[in-house]
Amino acid sequence: MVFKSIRGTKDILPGESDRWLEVESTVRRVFRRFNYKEIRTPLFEQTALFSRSIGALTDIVGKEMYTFTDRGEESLTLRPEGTASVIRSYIQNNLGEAQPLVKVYYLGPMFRQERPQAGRLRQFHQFGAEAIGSPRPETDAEIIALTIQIYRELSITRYDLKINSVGCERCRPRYREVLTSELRKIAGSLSPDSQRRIAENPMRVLDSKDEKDQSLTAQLPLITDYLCEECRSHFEGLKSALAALRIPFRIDGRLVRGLDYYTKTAFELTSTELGSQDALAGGGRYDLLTAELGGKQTPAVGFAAGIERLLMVLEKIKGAGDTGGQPALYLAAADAESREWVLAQTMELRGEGVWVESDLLGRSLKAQMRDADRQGVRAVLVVGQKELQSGKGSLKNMMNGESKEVQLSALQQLFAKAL
RNA sequence: GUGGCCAUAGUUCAGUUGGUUAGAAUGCCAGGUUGUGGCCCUGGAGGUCGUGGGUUCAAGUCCCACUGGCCACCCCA
Repeated sequence: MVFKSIRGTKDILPGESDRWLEVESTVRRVFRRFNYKEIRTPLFEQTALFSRSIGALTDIVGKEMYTFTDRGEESLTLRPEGTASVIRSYIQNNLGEAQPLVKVYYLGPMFRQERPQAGRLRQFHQFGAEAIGSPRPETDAEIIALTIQIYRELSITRYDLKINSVGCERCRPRYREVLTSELRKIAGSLSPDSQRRIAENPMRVLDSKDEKDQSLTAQLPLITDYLCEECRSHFEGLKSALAALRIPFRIDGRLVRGLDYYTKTAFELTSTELGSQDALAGGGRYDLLTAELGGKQTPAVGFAAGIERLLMVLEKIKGAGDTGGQPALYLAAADAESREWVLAQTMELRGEGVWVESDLLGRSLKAQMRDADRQGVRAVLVVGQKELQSGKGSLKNMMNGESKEVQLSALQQLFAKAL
C-alpha cells in the first residue's frame, strides 16, 4: 500500500520551498510597510460562521466546504477563506475598542472541495488583508494599492485591474429586481448555466463566459446605473483616489464577487499569463458583515490573493528553479582518519554562523567534490592527515578552479562574513 | 458536479497489425590506479507498464470499472 496525498493537495517539495519563502517574505515586508499586522486565526471554525458570512446559497458554502462533526457533536468547517475568521476574531476580542481602524493581514492554507485544475487546489494558500473601521473610499484605494504593490515587488506587472460597485442594501435590491425581470424575458435563449443563475445570483449572468449570453445581455442595465447617492459618491471617490495614486484600472459593471457579503467596492486582479483560472486576487468592501456576525456595524474593506497562482505566474516569467542560494564552504575529508575532524569543524563553523556542508555518506573524495559541485558550493577545503599536521590546506574556489593556501584555524574568519 | 484528453524507470518519453528476458535520454551510484568537481569513457542499480476485472494460446498494446492527472465548463484566489 503506497500512501498518496489527498486529491487536490500538494507537497511543497524541498526544491520549491525557497520560492515560497521568497514570496512570503516579500508579502510580509509590504504588509509591514503599509502598517498591517498579522493575525493568525484557527484553521477551523464553527460551520455557521461561514454560512452566515459567505452566504448560505453560495457554491462555497453549498457544496465546497470541508465540514465535519467533532466528538462533541459540533459542526466544524475547515476555513474556505480568511475574512470570516478575521471578523469573528475582531468582534470576539473587541479589537475595534482599542483603535478606530484595525489593519490586519493573514497568510495560510484555505480549503475548498472543488474539482482540481491548474491553479485550483483543494488545499490552497492565500494571503489577504482587512482594514476594519473606515467607510472612506481612500481605504478601498489603499487596499487596492497594497495588493498591487505586492505584485509589483515580485516583478509581476502584466495584469488587469477591474473595479465595480455592487451597491448596498438600499440600492442593490432595486437593481436586482429590474435585472431579474429583464433576464426572465430572455431566459429561454440563455445557456442552462445562466438560467440557473437568474434565481441564484442574477448579476452573475452578466459575466457569463458564454458568447451568446454575452450578446443577449449586452444591452441590459448595469448596477452602476442604479447606485444610490451614497454608493455613487463612494465609487467616484474611489476612482479619483486611484487616479491620484496613478493606478490604472478598468470599470467593469459586470464584475461580481462570489461571496455575498460584499457591498459597494468590488475589485479583481487577473493575470494575462494564466489559463482559465486567472484571478490572482480579489476583494472589496463589506460594510454589513460585522453586524451580520453579531458585532457592532463596522465598515471594512479587504482582499485575498492566491499564492499558487502567483507562483505559476512567477514560474512563467522567471522560470522554475531554486532561489535559496548555496553553502559557502564544503569540507571534504581526504581519508578516513580525517572524517571526525571534518565533522567537528563543520559543526563548529555552523555554530559561528557559517553555511557549511560536509559528507555524511562516507563517500570518496571524488564523490565529495562532485557533491560540492552539484550543490553549487562556492569553495571546498580538502582536509587529510597532511593538512591536520601542517595546520594548512588549500582552499579551492569552485567557480574558477583556483586554489589558495589557508590556515585551518582561519576558516571562521574567512567565512564568518559570508552569512 | 459536467464534458474531453491522458496514465510505461526518480524525470521526460519510445514501445510498430496483441507475440520471447519492456527500451532510450536524462538523473542517480561506482570506476577510468596512488588525495580534487564540471567534459568525456565504461559499468551498475532502478519498472508488480496507475489499480482491479475481462477478451485471448498470448495483453504495456484490445474492452470495462475504479483511482489519479491535465484541460475546459462550473466556481473562485
